[in-house]
Amino acid sequence: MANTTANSTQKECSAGMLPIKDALTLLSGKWKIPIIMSLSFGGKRFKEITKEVVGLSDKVLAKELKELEENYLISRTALDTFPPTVAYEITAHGRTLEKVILELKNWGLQHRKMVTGK
Amino acid sequence: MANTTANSTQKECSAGMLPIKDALTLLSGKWKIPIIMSLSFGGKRFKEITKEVVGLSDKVLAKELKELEENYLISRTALDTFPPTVAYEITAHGRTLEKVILELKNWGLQHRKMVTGK
DNA sequence: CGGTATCCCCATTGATACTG
DNA sequence: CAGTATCAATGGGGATACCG
Repeated sequence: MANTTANSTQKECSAGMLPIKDALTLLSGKWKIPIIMSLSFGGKRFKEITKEVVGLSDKVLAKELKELEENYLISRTALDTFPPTVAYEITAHGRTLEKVILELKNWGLQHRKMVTGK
Repeated sequence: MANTTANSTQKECSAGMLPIKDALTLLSGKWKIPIIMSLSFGGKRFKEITKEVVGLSDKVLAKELKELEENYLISRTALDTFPPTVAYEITAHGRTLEKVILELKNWGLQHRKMVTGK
């Protein structure tokens, strides 16, 4: 039962941590947010994403897109053309990330000012 | 001005990405935000953090604390006692992360509902 | 207690080649 | 074009031991 020590901390922390761990597990890493941002300006094809997100390889992009799709953040639509055309778009759920990304951006700006000595 | 083409996308994207990349580079990974959250409830000692943040090893904690300190997010105070006592605290700048963390938490909750089928 | 040093492993990445 | 297959290399993380 109760932890008698410095424990409301313990409790509140583990309780509050869950959704944050979820979010972190999914979004952490160098590429997912850049990919989502790239798509948030408009749907794109595979190759277009690799061009916009500098340093991102085909293999990694394929893996990231798969994870993002499995998590309902983007949609994938393959057209039966030749050569193949595949359109990636952000979903409504993906758009709910915009607030998070905005906060991240604001904080990044603030942090940069702090580090560079204002 | 009508940037109706994909060019504006390119420009806006790389411009807006910078602070986000900064933030991501610093905060990405499994541990930094959990550590900051743990400290946001009150200053703690090394061992106390390892107890609160489940799964975090000594080696990794030492590395993470170093990075957080270098980025002015936490402060480290060593007391000259035996056995040694070291107090870690969140800084004012570290507290500016609270909004980001809150958004992350809200989003994590929302995402979990979505994935578990509401 | 608060770490560092060392070894070791395996997961992620890069490079390259290939296919529908 | 939109990926997959394969191989090799790198390094981050666990386990353990040790030190001030």
